[in-house]
Amino acid sequence: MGVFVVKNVYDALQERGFIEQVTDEKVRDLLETEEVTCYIGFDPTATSLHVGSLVPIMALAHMQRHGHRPIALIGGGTALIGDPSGKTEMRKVLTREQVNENAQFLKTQLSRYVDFDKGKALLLNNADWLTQLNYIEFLRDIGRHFSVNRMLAAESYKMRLETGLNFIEFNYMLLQSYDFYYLFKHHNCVLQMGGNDQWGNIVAGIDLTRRLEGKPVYGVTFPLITTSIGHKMGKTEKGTVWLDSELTSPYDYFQYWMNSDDRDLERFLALFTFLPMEEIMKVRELIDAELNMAKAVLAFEATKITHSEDAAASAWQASASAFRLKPVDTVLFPSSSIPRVKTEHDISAITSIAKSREELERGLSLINLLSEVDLCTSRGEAKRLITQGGAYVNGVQVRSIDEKIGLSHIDETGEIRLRKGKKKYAIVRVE
RNA sequence: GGAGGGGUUCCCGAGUGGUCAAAGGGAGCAGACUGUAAAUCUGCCGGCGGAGCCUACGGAGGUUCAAAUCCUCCCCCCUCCA
Repeated sequence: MGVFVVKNVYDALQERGFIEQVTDEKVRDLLETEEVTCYIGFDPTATSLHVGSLVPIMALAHMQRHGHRPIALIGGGTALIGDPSGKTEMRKVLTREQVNENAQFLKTQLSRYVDFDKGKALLLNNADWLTQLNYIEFLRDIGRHFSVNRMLAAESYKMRLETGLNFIEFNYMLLQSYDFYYLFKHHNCVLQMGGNDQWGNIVAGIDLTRRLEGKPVYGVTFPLITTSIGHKMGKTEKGTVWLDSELTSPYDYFQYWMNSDDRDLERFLALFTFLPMEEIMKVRELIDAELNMAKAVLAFEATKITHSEDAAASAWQASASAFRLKPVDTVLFPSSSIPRVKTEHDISAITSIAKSREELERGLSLINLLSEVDLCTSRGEAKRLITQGGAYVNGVQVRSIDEKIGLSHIDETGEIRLRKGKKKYAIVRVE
């Protein structure tokens, strides 16, 4: 991780595709000449962040690597309101307890990407100041600076103006603006970043700070990343791809990136790894199956950052074994620490389930096993899968609904490999 | 507060007493083709010992042999009026 970097962060971020809009071009100079404190807010709406939050997280990491001081702001206070920006419906309101609990989880999670040691970065929770506000004072001091006319014209409210927006949500912008002002005042934070849907909120915060303090602060937004096919990032059949290894295993996380669309490869490598751009740009020259090597690098590096080098390595080994992947050529991505050799047969990172000898002796229904290992969500789905020819045991297609799995299925490695379709595996171990 | 419109399966969206587990589209899954990609074509797409049950059309009751469809009350959303 200790890569030596000299480039201006702004250029680095721009080159890697992080920048969508900037409020003022002066930001670049500022980042060139000063050590800047910047912030990004994260909503504690769940116990874990997911792939969709990776762009802002990586942006903070880049800022820190370039010598600036990032603030990760947990929206413990604002989460009690719900940001309507760019959304179609109101979000369910969380209780204070839930928000606090989630905030705790996010703290530890963010520490994986940003070093909060010795004030090199700050982790704050806006509940600390927002919940202390006095309504009347807030209206007099802060509310007066907001023009409802202008707010109504904001692009971020447009959708909600069609379907309905209630007052609590309409206030969100004021609170986020106040956050920026507060962070400027107390931590000299002069730059707020966020997804492009945050543009309106960021600009409002800049205005507020200027009115209140007469000082300029700035904003940068990131593009909202979708896959080439137009989907939001981080959704699979199993649901959300979480950053927490308890919720999404490192192997599944690896596979998520491994299955990226060809057209997303270069963009994703730039956004979600720290590999140098010179190496990343070389993927353009790759064709056909060669691209899978680059996908392995993307998957490996992304898994390494979110989980660990070890977790990434064993995910790679498992994937390489299961799919008979060739190791990544040494001339490709020399900066990547992806293993360049394949170990014999290591699929330990794949989801597995243990069964006793006795159970196997009696024979287990394949249908039950498939749903038990989460390859199928119900027995009905398992039946369908088998009927349609998508179920395999040790690589052999099984056509019978009544198939029983027993001791005879155990292979030389002492395991039984279940497979759904072409690329989803689960292992049954004997204990 | 008044008038009108609306809440349907993951999403959008038909359906206005039985033939509705609910049209159509999207998403998703599987098969073929491939490179663990995309595109395309085909099939599937509530649950359950699988045929017979169960759970589903905002919520609670009611009418009926039978309701997503009719009645009553309630909740929520939208539009216009105040």
